[in-house]
Amino acid sequence: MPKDTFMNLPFEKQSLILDVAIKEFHDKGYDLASISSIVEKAQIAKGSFYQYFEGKDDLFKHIVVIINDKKTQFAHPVILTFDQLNFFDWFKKMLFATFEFLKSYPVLAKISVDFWKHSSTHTKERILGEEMNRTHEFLTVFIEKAVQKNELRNDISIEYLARYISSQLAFFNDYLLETYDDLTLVSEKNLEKIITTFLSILEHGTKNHS
Amino acid sequence: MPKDTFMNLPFEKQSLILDVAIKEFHDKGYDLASISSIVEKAQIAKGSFYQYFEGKDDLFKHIVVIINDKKTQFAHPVILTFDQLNFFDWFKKMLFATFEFLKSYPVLAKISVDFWKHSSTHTKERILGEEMNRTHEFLTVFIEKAVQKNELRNDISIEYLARYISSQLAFFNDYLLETYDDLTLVSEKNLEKIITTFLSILEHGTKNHS
Amino acid sequence: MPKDTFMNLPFEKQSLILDVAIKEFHDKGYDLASISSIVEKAQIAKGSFYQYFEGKDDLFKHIVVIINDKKTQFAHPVILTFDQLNFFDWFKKMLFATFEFLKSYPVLAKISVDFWKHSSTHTKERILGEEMNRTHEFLTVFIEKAVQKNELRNDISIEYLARYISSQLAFFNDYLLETYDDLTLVSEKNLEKIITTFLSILEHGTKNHS
Amino acid sequence: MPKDTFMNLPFEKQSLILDVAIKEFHDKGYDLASISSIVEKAQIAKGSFYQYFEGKDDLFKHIVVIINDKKTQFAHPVILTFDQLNFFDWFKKMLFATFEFLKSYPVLAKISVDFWKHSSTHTKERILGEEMNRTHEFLTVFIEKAVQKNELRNDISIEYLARYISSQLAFFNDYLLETYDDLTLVSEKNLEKIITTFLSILEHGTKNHS
DNA sequence: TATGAATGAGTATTCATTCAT
DNA sequence: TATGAATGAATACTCATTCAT
Repeated sequence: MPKDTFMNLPFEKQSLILDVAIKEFHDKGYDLASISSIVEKAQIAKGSFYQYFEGKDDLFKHIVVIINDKKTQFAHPVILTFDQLNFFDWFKKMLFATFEFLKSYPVLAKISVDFWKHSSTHTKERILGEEMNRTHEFLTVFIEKAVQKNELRNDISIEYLARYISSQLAFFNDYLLETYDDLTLVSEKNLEKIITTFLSILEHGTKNHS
Repeated sequence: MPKDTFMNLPFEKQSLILDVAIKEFHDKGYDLASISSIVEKAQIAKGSFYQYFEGKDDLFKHIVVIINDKKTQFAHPVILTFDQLNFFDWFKKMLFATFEFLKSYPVLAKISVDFWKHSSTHTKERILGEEMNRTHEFLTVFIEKAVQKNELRNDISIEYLARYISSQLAFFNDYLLETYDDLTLVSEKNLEKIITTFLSILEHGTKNHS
Repeated sequence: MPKDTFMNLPFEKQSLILDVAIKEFHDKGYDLASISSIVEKAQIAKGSFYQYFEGKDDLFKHIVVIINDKKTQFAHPVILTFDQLNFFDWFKKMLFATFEFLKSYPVLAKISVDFWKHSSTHTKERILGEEMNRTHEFLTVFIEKAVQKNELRNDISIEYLARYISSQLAFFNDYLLETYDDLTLVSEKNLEKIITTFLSILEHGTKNHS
Repeated sequence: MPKDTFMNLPFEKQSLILDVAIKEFHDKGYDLASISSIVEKAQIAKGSFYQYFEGKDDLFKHIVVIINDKKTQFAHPVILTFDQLNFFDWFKKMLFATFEFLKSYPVLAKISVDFWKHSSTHTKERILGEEMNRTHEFLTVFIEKAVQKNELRNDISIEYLARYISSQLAFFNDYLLETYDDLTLVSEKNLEKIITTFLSILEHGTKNHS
């Protein structure tokens, strides 16, 4: 939650500051990212920074919120279709949406992934607060429904299923980010193939065969 | 690769220094771990430290090597049985071995997991160098054999399979470390159940059904 | 000496600003009191503050003037009775008036006492200017008269006597402020006893015995 | 309690650092004294300073200890004579000793007085710890004895007497420091006169007349 | 080889004040 | 007159590393 002073800034200045900050967090990770470096690159006075944000935590939190907003933009339309589709068809659409997000905001994706992976639970809670377990909780809800519809195995606890599928989603992220330097170069066909392979394993592993 | 001066130290002094360093990396993570803090706790002179190791990177790298050695101790006997077993039976034994490692060296495990998760690819490469992809490469060999024996699906590239199974192994690590504060308290029966569930998904997802 | 812009402000706004400032100086002392904190709490713009006052010094000086005004309110009626009373009887009334001031404005009293005690002579002079030695000068006049009336020892220089009695007044302040958290709880009887003791020492020490 | 690193420094370097620090605290008071300024003037690296002392508090505390040591040097021989003398004769010797201390270390005296006067009780306790109430407690002991010997009034509580006499001692300090720029210029005769006057008031005010 | 003092750039954050609107 | 964004020097303190002994 940046201060009003930041929100009142001309859009371009906000953008510049955020871009610089995002690059900093991306390059160095949360702990090593430096406010001094950010203000220098953004050409603003140190004092100004502290009139925009409460401090490092506040800035980072704001960026996390932005990331979540972007993600939501891609995921939201797909989420709405859940009731009309089989779980795995729906999940496939989620993967395409995820890909689109990664392609559009690879840097944001990396920040998110890095922070998520590293950082003590303590740090995460301090900075993210309730923002924390969103993805996981949201997935749990849908998985629960899918189990009830007999689309997912019911011999495994929902909690475990949710963790597994979350981890798979993270794997999907990682795989794409590490395999391709520039996701815009991934052809439609190639993407289709990757997703099919991914889903094939997931489906065999988790669908209800009874 | 510590310098000779370190290797020539009496075993107990080496041990002390490494124990202190391991605790530091465990508690604070790579970035925040402090050499000053380590030398103070280990009761050695700052200058001495730099006569033992090139610096922070070097020390950490050495610890990673130690971790890998410990892991290997547990994994080695199992690896030897590969030819006598079905891939999934063999993998099950690997999971038990992994569990034993985690139970015996939870602190080392956490360091490894944390560093692996966090840290830019760039940092990882700088510090780990060739130590980096060991697990992955080693798994690849066995997966390849299993595919040849028609125990694993052959409609998916070996490389992809290896990545998937690596990620699953990491998930297994995580799951155990995050779910249980003290792995010595996990009953034989409970462990069996966790591993069975885990394997069930993996097997359904990846075995050759033809 | 605040600027006209401040004096033209509606009374309530002036009050609010001064109350906040007084609290700040009371809580943190002169050096650590922060303008930023004051303007924030008083809900005025930073720029406005500098249109009301020259700066921190100016604001503090103004508060000192206010404090002196309050003190005078209590002391003035007593001062007028000087000619009708013996010096020590008169001084006793001054002590009661002092007590009433402390009881009514403990916060103002603390600011005054703290600043007076701390702060280099240099700082005091810079900030208080001529406001500085008022109490002392005013006491000197009355002491001089008392010496002429043979009520105070004449074997000690008037200047020294004035300093001594000033210091005793400060001691009286201190004693009350440090001994009691809330002066409104001091009973009439108790107060009488304190003042009597205090005066007894003073009188024995300074009255003309000849 | 400076660290060993400081104590191991050559005497002249220790002296230089302390002199600079003492001057800084003298000129600006505790709150405004700046470590940056000290290290710059003493020509040492910032990092070095923190290898000598824990921080600002630690440095200041050390200086307070030094001050107390110096004071004790002057007071100690006099204290020993207490049993052989009348209270007021003994106190007179204490005043002479006090004067010698002020003359020899006027800067140290000012630091002590300033800190003592200013600073919240909270700050004092944090920094001084048990060093705090020494003077006061020590005086109380002697006053108690003097009351038992019927040399001081017994119609006033010992606690109050101790506070009063403490404050008188502080007044004596102040008077000398503010009246004379250079105490080495005060003649023997003049000093005798000042002390006599001071004692005359004190004695009349507090001695047992019965 | 062992030591530990020296280094100075680095950190996040706060400050009183100015000035364009 | 009122505003509040901009400023940059200031603060205490930590860091990994070097180097003379």
